[in-house]
Amino acid sequence: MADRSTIYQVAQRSGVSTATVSRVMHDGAGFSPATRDKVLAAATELGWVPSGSARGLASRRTGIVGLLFPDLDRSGEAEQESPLYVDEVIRGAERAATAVGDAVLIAATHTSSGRQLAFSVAGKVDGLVVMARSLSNQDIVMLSRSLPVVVLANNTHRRLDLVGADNRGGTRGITRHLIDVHGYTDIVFVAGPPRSPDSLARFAGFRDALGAAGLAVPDQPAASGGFTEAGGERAMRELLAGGRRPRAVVFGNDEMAIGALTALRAARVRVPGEIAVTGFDDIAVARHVRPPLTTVRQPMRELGERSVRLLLDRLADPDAQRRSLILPTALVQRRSCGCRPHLTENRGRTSG
Amino acid sequence: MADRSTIYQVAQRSGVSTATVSRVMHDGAGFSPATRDKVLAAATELGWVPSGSARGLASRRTGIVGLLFPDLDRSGEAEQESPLYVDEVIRGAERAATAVGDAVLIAATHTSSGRQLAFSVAGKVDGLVVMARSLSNQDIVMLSRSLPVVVLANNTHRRLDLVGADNRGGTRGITRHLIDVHGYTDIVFVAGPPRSPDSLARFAGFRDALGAAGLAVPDQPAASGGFTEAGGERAMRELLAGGRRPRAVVFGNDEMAIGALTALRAARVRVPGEIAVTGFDDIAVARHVRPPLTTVRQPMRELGERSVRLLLDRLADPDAQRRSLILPTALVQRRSCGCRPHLTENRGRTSG
DNA sequence: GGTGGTTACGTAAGCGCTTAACCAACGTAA
DNA sequence: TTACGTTGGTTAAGCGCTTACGTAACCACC
Repeated sequence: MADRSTIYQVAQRSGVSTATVSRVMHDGAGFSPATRDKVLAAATELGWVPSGSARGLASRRTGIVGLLFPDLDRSGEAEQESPLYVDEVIRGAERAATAVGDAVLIAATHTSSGRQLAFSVAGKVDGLVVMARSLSNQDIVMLSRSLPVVVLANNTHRRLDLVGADNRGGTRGITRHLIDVHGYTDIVFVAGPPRSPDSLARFAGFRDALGAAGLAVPDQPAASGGFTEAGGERAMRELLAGGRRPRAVVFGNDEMAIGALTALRAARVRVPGEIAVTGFDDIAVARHVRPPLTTVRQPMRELGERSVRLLLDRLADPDAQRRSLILPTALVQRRSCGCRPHLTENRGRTSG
Repeated sequence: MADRSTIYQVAQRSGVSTATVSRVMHDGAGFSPATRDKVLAAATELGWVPSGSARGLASRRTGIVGLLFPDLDRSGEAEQESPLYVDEVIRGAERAATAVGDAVLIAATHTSSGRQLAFSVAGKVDGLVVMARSLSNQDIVMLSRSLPVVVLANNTHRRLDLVGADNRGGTRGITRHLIDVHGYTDIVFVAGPPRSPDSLARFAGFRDALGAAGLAVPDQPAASGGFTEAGGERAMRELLAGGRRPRAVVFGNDEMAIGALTALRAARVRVPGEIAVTGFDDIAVARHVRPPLTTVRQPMRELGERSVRLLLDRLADPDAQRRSLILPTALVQRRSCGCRPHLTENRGRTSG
């Protein structure tokens, strides 16, 4: 691996100045076709890979957008963001960035060094998408002093661009489904991580539905856990151990609901016969578990895409008005709620 | 959002030179505690985020490793890398990079602009991990002229650092299991994308096992498709339509096998009673499908981790000898092959 | 009181690009 | 003829850091 060659070498080899090389590389105007060919030839012969650092320094634009999310490593502690959710967001972000020729820098703010990492990342990018709970609100504000920041799934900022899903409406809808369609009245909610804005909004939607139906509205979730299978399994066991068996359980997300199915199977409780179960997200596994999981589809990939697009818009026009984007969700009826869809239904068809 | 502040402002505000500021930021030596405090105070007051571009240009190190993978967007065409596999690799890479304070730049080389994107990314990073089929071998070699490249799951390079899983051994093992433990003799292989090195190696392992058992060794896979559910479903339908029903089908990966389960259910063929099915990868869904999928666990996350670590080693010592790392796989016995594990077995226990 | 070593800085030269400003040569119109 | 665009370039000044090198101040030791 030889040293990287530079624009000077390319310029020399093609007999023009570096300015001309630069123009050719940017498809600008102001050079003849012959010159263009010479430059391109020299560049490929030398295997020139223009330095992003130099380019970024000179042009004040790195062509990189950063994505910060909470600990995507699921080994270890329990209180984590659902990895599957994060993966989809990353994919969406990557897609939107690539569409305009940018790349995505990802960093999980695990461990205590997360803050430091975040600042390091901030220096390397044109703008940042920050997922909920990957950084303190204070740090987010601090960073937003020096570069554009879009906040994902965290509605606690009044001055920053925001993207999120309609958690409240989605959970309200699925809860209403349990009440109106199936006639359940004894329904409880199992929350995710305590400070997750997503989880809080979903609980609010749950309360909305109960209230609207004239049922008793609880102050607190019946149980809670990390947004993980293990968390859901444990919460479900606690619920069962608590004696009082609800007729239906609305979980904060799919992974928890899937963990709960494991606990229920172990306890030989039939789903949905004795207890109905629902999730949130519609991750890939949801339609494969037994019974297939009724859930709320959240456009995870689109969340990633929209965040990046919002960021790019902001970059293009720093003075534009702040925007707040709430994406709609969709009820996905499968069997865990008591519905009996067609045989093909577990292949991912939606309704509602 | 004000303009970013610079090292000059920090230097001025704290009454020292930029050299001293730089030293303080790097935890170097050569300054008094009092100076250190002054600098740090000035930096936080200004909300200074050091420019990664300037840093990279001056120090010739960006603190970024790039990860190139094939089209991670699954909408659209059929011939794609399994997204779940990619996600795990990304996660592993992110983890290894973060451990040393680096960040990961990801880019999918979808569409025709992939080449250009790859070169753009190459300019922004210290080194590159290139997954199989994300870039032509020629381009890989070209890039490796100007920066360190580790190749992931593509054993066709003789001069580059390599990381891969033991595809051949893994498939040999699972095929032998079908023969030795279950006594099947009529077994076929369904391949993934035609030019996937992974798929080719797996077919080779399949042939190994048949040969070793004295069975007829096929020249070609019985069918093939993208590494996707849709691909597997279609391939299975073709197989069934073909009239001759094998007793067992070894699929190139889990997603294909899962797609096949759908096709088999639709055709009312019992698994494993009439046809046994196996996969490769052990993705999260594998243990949730019915019947739970017997498969070969591939340490996907570790592949990502190891690739990045190899890259970092190479960065630290450019003249070190080239290394080639083949990670072991493990047979995961579940029910789709005909095994009758304990009730808990579908929670992910392994053996073999 | 000179010599040498250490500590704690400052000075300034780049790193490899972009881009504003300038310019020569060549029509082309008045 | 002169004036004036246009085309196709060049020159050179940064962009915001790092770091080799220089140096002042201080101490230690014969």
